Amino acid sequence: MDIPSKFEHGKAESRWYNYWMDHGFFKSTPDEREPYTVVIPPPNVTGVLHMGHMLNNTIQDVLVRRARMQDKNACWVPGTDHASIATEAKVVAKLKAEGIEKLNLSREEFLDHAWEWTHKHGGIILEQLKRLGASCDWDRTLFTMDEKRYDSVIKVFVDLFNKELIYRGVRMVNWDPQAMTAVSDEEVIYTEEKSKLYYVRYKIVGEDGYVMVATTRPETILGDTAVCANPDDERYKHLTGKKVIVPMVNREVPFIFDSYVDPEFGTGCLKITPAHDINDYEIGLRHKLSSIDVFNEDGTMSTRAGLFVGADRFKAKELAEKELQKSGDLVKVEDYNNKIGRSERTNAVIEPRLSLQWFMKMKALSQPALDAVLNDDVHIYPAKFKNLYRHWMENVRDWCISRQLWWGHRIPAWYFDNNEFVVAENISGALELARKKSGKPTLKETDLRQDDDVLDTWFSSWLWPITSFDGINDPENEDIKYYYPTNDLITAPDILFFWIARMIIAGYEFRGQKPFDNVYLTGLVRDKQRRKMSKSLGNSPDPIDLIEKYGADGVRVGMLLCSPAGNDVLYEDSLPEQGRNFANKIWNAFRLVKSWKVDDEIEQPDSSKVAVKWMDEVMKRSINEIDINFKKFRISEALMITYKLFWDEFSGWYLEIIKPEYQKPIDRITFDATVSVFDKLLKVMHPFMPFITEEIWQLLLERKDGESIMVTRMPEANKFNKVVIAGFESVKETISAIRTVRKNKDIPNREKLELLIRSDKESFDIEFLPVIRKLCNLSGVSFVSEKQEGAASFMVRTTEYFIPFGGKLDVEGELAKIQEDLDHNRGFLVSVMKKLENERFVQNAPSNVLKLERKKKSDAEMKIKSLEERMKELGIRN
RNA sequence: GGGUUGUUAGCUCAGUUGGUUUAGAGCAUUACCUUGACAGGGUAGGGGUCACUGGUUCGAUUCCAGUACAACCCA
Repeated sequence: MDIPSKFEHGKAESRWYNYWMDHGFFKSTPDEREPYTVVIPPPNVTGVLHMGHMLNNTIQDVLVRRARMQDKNACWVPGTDHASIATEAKVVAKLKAEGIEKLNLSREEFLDHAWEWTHKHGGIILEQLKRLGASCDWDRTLFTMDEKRYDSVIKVFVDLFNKELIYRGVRMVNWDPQAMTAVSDEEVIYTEEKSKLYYVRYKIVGEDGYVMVATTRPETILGDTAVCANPDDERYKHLTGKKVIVPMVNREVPFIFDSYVDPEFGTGCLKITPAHDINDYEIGLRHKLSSIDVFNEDGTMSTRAGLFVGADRFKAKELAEKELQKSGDLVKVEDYNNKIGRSERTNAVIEPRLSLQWFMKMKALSQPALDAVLNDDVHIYPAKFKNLYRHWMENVRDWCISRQLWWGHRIPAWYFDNNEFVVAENISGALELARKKSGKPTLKETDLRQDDDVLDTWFSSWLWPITSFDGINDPENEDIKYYYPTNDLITAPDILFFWIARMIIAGYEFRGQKPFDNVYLTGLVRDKQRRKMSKSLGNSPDPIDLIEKYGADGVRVGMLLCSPAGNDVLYEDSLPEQGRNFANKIWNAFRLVKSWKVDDEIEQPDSSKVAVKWMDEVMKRSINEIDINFKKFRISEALMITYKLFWDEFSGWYLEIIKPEYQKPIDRITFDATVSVFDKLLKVMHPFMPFITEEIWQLLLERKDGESIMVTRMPEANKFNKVVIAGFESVKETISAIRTVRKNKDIPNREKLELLIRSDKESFDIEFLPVIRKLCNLSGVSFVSEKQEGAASFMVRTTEYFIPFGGKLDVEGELAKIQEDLDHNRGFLVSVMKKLENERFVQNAPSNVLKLERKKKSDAEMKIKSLEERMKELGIRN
């Protein structure tokens, strides 16, 4: 068989993915096995795969494939999110480009466009996940707005309303003037931006004087209904009971006192605009101030402003500045760094605004979810996020769930008469309630008007682990009973509050159970300079390009190698490159094994015999470590152990030992053992690198159609023999030392060497000697009791070795090396002696520590003694 | 402004229930090695007073406090 020297990932990937799909290996239905369930964090339906998805879905696939090979009934449910505001914004933009304004469309017409867009772009991202190797049960693919999910959301809304956990009210909300909708607190991103602080004077009524106010928003002066100072501020005490005149509009407003005002900030005097600032709003409530909304929904000045009507709020700021300058009321302007809130979706500056919205009461609902995390019913990895979670949950505020959008789950409230409303799952239910409530049995459906708003996107995704198995509509169905609670949730920490916390809340509220056992938070993918990956920076590579260049396995390994739990991944191309190189290494090891001719007649060499024995133990040890790391969600670490197991132990040591001489055959026993070890290694590597492991596994032995590595059993952790491993470690040191001698003395590898060991044959462990002989190309090994003249020497542990060689000894070089070694050991001895000579140490230290220190001492002394002898010998001969 | 976490080799990170041969890995780097699995490879090296200052202790990189810097969350 002619095997190419490089692994060709392209063909293998599509071939094996199709094979897995054709054989239904990803499918899951309830059975008697233990379930292992993961629900995907649903990506935006019209989105495309980015690096964050790659990381997060690679981890999910690793966990799912591993669980499947551990004979669990693994079920990974895929799906997409309708992404209310994001998708609507895209559709609006697309229509605008075609010359269509949303305002000119009916709700139905707009939704037709939105669905068309969704069908056109929807699901691309799921196809991309397949390229990565994701082993989702695609037959279960969901959408947050498909029929069952839609019905579930409506049911939940009605249920919470009936429990009086959802209410409608006028509150200060975060208003996005671009999308013209309210957004939740979590959707506002605050950043420091340069702005200006304006000092404006307000005339005191009935006096000649003025008070000075510092504000960042002169355009909202038009909505001022008071001026306020701290009650303890002596500077303003004389203004008690006075009134001041608001510039530009010349309105008389009261001067009030409230402890909210910080006397240190600005002039210590604050203008109060209850309609446009959350703190002013609260002060307004306390002091029963009226409130004047000077903005329209789109951020332009309203008729109530009285001035600049129709001007955009930013234009109005300039106009106000000019106007104040003209009247002389603008005293000075300072540069100022201000925290500005922007909408997560549109990046528009958020306007605090009073409006009538739907809210959910969070306090009582969130208690079980808080407890669950604090007492570890739900584990969060890494644990540092527990504090963050607690802090948020303890300070949770009511959730604004209504959005002034069309794309989403329409709020199931119907209005009739004068702003009376009822909440029901559908219009006929609503009609019944409305007739009862109004006492008018003649009310018709046409008398009812459904609320125009839709629900926040997260109001559907917070139900995801339940609705993935239709547990709201049909709470007793087989799937939900079997798969729920799910096992692991893998996602990024930036949606801890948006999503994770709320899912836990919903889990307890609607199933009386947590939604998952473990939450594993990945880091964010950044570039090498720690900048977030973003389209505008152009620093985000296209994952599909990477898969084509480095192979899916290479990209998966690259993502995982550098993503310790909770730490950000600093992406650079060298990562998938390392992954690809690893795949190539595996491929070439396979080529080597496959190239051997097996001869049943020849005997197994001793070196191979011990190599097989050692390799078995190393395998067991590594599988143990991998197990432990997976249990702690230390996936990078588990991969690194796997990587070193294959590259160093198997390829670097084992294969080198058993490799037959060029073009000579290998014995049957060693060959079979090697194929068996290789088979196990492939299984261990499969969750990380599904494609190449399947390809090689299929070629390693004859396989029948329908067989696949992905449905074999993962090798299990076992006890291992530490003595064998330790023995071989010292052999590695010896071999290294001999190689160093060769290098220093310029002795070519082909030239055979003789090794002399200064030891009794009886007390020396000779088991691994054949390995040393083979790897170092030795002509013979013998034991001596005396120092050897004309030989290079080295020490491993406390044993001295000699290699006689023809050349002249580099006495000075040798002396220098010994001196260095000696210094090190003497220094070490001093540090040990310091401890042992300290009476209090000897008295207080535990006995095992003491014993160890004594052993360190005697070892070091022995080593020093032989080094000194060696030095003397060299000195004499000099 | 409040809070959380971190600071260990050039980079990214492990680790130390306080003593485990005077700190480990991967990558990068240096020197050497190409007919014979793999140069996307091999061999052998170099590289760190474990951020700083105090404290507790027989003993601190590890525990405590403070300082500096960084990141994140909240307002």
